[in-house]
Amino acid sequence: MQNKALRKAGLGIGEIAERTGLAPSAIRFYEDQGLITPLRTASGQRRYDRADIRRLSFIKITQSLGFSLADIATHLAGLPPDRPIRKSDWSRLSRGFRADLDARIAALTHLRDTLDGCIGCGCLSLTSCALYNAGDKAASCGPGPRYLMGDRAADIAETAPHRSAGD
Amino acid sequence: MQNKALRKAGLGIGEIAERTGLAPSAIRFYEDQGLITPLRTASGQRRYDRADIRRLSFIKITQSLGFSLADIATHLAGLPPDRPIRKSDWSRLSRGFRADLDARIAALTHLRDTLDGCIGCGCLSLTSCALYNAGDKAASCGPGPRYLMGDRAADIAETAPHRSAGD
DNA sequence: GTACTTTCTAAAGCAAACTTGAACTCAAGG
DNA sequence: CCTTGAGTTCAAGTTTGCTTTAGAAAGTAC
Repeated sequence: MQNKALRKAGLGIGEIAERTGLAPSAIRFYEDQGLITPLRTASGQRRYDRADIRRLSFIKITQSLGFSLADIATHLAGLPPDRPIRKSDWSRLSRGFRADLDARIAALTHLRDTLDGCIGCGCLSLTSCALYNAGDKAASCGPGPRYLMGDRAADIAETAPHRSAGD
Repeated sequence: MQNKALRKAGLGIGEIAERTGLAPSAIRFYEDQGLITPLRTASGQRRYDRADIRRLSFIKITQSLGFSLADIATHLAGLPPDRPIRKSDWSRLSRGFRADLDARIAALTHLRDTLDGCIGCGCLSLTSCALYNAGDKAASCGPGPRYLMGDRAADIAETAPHRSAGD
């Protein structure tokens, strides 16, 4: 009887959805975005194997770390196309994300510390506030409130605090 | 001649746009969102005063720290409606954001450290990975890959790593 | 007074990451 | 066989944060 799980042909979309905690619609969407490519039955239904649970979980994790699907897709594209994916493959991927993560944490921490300083020193009076410069820099370095203060925006927000890197 | 700046009636939208580094369209949008409410001339043109530069800069800064306009609007709503806004008002506001920021940094750092551990320990093999639990938790605690691993999701990702708090 | 620039409003468009709905097909069970 | 539930595709809707466009009115310059 082997229940619902037809292990001959892999998992159906409902099944893998339940196991990963993702909605079927989300999984189909990921497929559209090239993040995962399941097999199809003769009648066109998607069939996933157990390795895909790991793949989808990895997507969830990295996404929760703040990466865009496009980012993730790029990274996943580095996985070997046909060979079964090993633990070492996932580790290599993780390391890539970690670097990015470090940068984001550093940027955020820097901004927070600057905000700290600003609260203490009262520079919210807008005379020479590093934060204003940071905000300015975040706005793609166009004309900003820069001329109202100093001009040392360059050393702040070199890495964007969120969204994709090329903001 | 006093140039373009008609200081009798305050700044026009083009002027304040230039000074803050924001596009006029963005400023109008902020107005729609209730973040700023300029006066109007008899003919309907917006007039800003110098204090609004600070307000807009503050919006830019907090936004660059990762807060949504809705968040910012809520905070700004705490400012005194009629009385001119003091430095102490801005400081109080900043402190509010700082707490949130601390939480976000802590969450992100925690996730990064966990990722670190996962790279080292090879738990990406999906047997008892805290990160998978974290990802699971992030997906609103529904059925996830949780049963494939342990079940200590509760202590992770208590605070969301990004997006608005109630994710 | 004529030309040029700015501003106005309202509406549409964009990108990300999905969800929802419509209209159907397929597979399993009684 | 027939119903039900799950799956399929494609299109459109949602949210956030704006930009762009269109057409009109107002302000500025000579």
